[in-house]
Amino acid sequence: MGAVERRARQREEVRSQIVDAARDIVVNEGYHALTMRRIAEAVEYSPAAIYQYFQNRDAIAVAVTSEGFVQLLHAFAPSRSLDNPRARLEAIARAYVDFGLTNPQTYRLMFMEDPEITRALLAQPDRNDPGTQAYLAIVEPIALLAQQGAIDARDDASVRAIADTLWVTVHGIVSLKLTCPTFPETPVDVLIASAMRTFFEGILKR
Amino acid sequence: MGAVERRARQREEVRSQIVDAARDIVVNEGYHALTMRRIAEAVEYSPAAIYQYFQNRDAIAVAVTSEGFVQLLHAFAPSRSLDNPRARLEAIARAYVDFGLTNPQTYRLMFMEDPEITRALLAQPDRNDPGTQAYLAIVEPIALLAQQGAIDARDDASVRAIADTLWVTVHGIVSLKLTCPTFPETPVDVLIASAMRTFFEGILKR
DNA sequence: GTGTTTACTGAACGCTGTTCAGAATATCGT
DNA sequence: ACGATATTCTGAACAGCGTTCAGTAAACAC
Repeated sequence: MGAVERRARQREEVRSQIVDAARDIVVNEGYHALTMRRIAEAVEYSPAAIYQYFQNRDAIAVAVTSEGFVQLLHAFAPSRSLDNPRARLEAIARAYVDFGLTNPQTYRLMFMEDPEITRALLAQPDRNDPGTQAYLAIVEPIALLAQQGAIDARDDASVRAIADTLWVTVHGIVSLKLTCPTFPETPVDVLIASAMRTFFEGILKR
Repeated sequence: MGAVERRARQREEVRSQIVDAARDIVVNEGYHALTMRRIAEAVEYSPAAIYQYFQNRDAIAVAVTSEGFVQLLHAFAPSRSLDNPRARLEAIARAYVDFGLTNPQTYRLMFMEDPEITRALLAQPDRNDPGTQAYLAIVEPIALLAQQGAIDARDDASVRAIADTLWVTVHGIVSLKLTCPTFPETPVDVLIASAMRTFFEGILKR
């Protein structure tokens, strides 16, 4: 038999063609340029045909964004292999900012464009999704530092509070630089250096 | 005579009616709900008539956003009167987060929605606009602390770098909480307390 | 009151997301 | 191989969007 299998495979193939086309449009022209007709043209279908593969445009945007979280986790990989937890944490933070600035449109989709899109990918209780994995990559070195007594964090909530503090900092750098690259006149490398220095001076016991 | 004056006054009156209607729509339903037809309906004009008062929809959005920066500066007022520069700085930072969280749609328009809108209001060399004034309100206490020798900042750029570091932190808190209120599980009051503590521990000499 | 400038409207254009009846295609049972 | 059935795709349409423009209504100047 296998005909039903092949159909399922072809379906998946078209689905990923659609997502690929959507990603190209978003990356090159921004989310506002992501229209069903543009996608349909790229994959050589009629606009209506797309609805056989995705419920609506939002679902396609979510699929593109989902890939973004995978990419982010991927961008963390080299940093995660560093032995020293402090160096590891700083490298991850810098990789985060780097990812956001080199993938502005994807980052906007992940964290700025539409709360519904972000919620669809981060609000799930599943702890195995790439977004949560990326978050845990930040938590891990902090938990280790706390365990080593290098920072003050009695319980799990305190560790997460520090992780979230770092997260909002790096997210703030990316987010602000993406919306107004010129106004905070401090160059991004100086800004991140200042933020890293302040953060570690702030949390490390001495 | 005075007829030309009265006409100018009436024009200004209609303009502010349009901006008021636009602000209501944005605040209550979000930027996506801000359509020319909705605005026209609110001010009881035909959609085309609006174009006699604003060049296009973006110009109206900019006007609404501009009011947002005035409101932000206003929200800083009580904090700015505090004598102690450290207390003043922290109060301003907390007022910033408070403003963002209590005016989510306005804040989105100011710093997240469309880079063009933000740029139109912040990228001007004029140092008297409310946005820059609000920024200078953050810079001032830091400059004073540097002058007092409480923090390390030799030159003006270093002072601004520290100001920008604080700014990205509070912006990060607001921005992240607005797009995903649930995921960083740390409650916002705990998060800002952690961020403030880390920031001041990080910059204050001891 | 007449002429002229200003304010406004209705209709239209080309977009948008989405729906749906019907046509085309592929699969299945015999 | 062929008719029946399930699936896939299209064209046309709907309502709404920002914006433009010819033409009407109103206010002004003289």
